[in-house]
Amino acid sequence: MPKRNFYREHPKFYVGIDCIIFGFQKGRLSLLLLKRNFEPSKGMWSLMGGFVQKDESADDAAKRVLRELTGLDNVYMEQVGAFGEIERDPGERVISVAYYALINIDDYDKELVRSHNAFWTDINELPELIFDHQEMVDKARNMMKQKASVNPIGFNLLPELFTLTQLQTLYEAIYGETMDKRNFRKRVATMEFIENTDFIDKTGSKRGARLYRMNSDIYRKTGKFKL
Amino acid sequence: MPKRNFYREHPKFYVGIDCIIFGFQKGRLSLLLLKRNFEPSKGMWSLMGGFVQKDESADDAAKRVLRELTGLDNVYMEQVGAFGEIERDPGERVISVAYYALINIDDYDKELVRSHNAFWTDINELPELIFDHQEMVDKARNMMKQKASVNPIGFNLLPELFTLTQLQTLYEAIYGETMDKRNFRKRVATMEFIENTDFIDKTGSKRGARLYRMNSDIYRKTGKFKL
DNA sequence: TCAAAAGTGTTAAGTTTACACCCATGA
DNA sequence: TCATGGGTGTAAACTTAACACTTTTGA
Repeated sequence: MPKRNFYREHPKFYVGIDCIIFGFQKGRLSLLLLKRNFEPSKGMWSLMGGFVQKDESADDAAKRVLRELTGLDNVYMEQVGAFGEIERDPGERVISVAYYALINIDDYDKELVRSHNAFWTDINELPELIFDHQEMVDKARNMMKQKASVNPIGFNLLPELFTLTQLQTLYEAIYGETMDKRNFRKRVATMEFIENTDFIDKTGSKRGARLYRMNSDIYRKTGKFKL
Repeated sequence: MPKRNFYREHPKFYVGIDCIIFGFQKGRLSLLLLKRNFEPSKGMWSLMGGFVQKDESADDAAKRVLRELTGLDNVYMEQVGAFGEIERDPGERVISVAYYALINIDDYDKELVRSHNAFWTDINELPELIFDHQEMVDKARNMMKQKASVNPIGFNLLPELFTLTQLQTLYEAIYGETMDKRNFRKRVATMEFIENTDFIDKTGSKRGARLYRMNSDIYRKTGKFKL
């Protein structure tokens, strides 16, 4: 279809992308943040970002930006929303769309991350962030918490095989509160799609802990999730 | 701060605004839709829309667009999200930010609405909408339902004084399911910020029904809401 | 042999659901 | 006087929360 300039009286804007990248490591929820080595605000901490290009949707731009940093494809991502304050970026007007991503922390391109000057930071001990990035993080964290309570998205933060203690520690980090071990395991036991395997993890204890796996096929058919 | 064109290698886009406007009337949840009398897609049904301008934030643009149609200010609005598919508007590339609004259906500028060729449509009997507007409506409806279950935003759809039957009918329309009258009233009774008044509404029945009011001050102090 | 994490059931409290009849009034 | 919507309580089912000890094994 030929372009007809229906809207030519209206202004155009840069459309940015910002990624809140969640990881889970040593029992703690972390974000992958970068120390900017370019202007504006060079030297400060920020989310990984980029700009929407002509040949890609906003969602695709977010996937690309995440891939540029981590080398990962096929990552669980959700849009957080558009951030459109006039002065949110003091350099130029940019309307930014934020996304959050859940990645398995064993499983990304460490060299790429290093070359971007990016580091994992405990979500409860974040440095000061540029622009409105803290606001994006807060909104993303709330959305993620809400979604994770009712959809099994948390498994994206774990290795394929995990112990129940790891799963519980993850949910404790997401909710920011501790849970009762027996009640937690009782709930897990009702969910058929959290299957046990014959493998034992010996790294976390002398006795060893049974490894479990999330079975998405069973979830799709029968799944009610609530943790 | 002087503009320095840090980002000049990146493309710019029109940024649209689309409003999902909820109203409640005769026991039914409705949307205010317009029949487009301009290109593209002239003659089809769409959401009320507009474009972000240079001197306004996205949120302010949404308020303006809503005001242009309804004459209303200070309306409860929430962002639904950014819609950024390349071909979502077949005329030109537009990245659109959708918002939903909850308005009291007695309380808007009918003349303005008529002049925009806009009409209330039962949310369960929507006509075919242009572009990705149905997707926006679906997402807005889910977000609104979720939010309304846990925050007293529904009162924005009612007159200041309302009967418990009106309140229940509203929530039944939001959830798309009927509720038990006694259980509903029991729950309302636990919420101190839903206060009864000395007024009686005689329009809905011969006997008359007590009118209630939402007290936001009490809600802010003590409020737990769940319907 | 002991420290450290894994694993395992029961009971009480609280919440949710189901359910049916009388009341007040205007037409 | 009767049709219409307004208003009211109780008991059973279910869900959630609290709680402590035994097992295994490597160091």
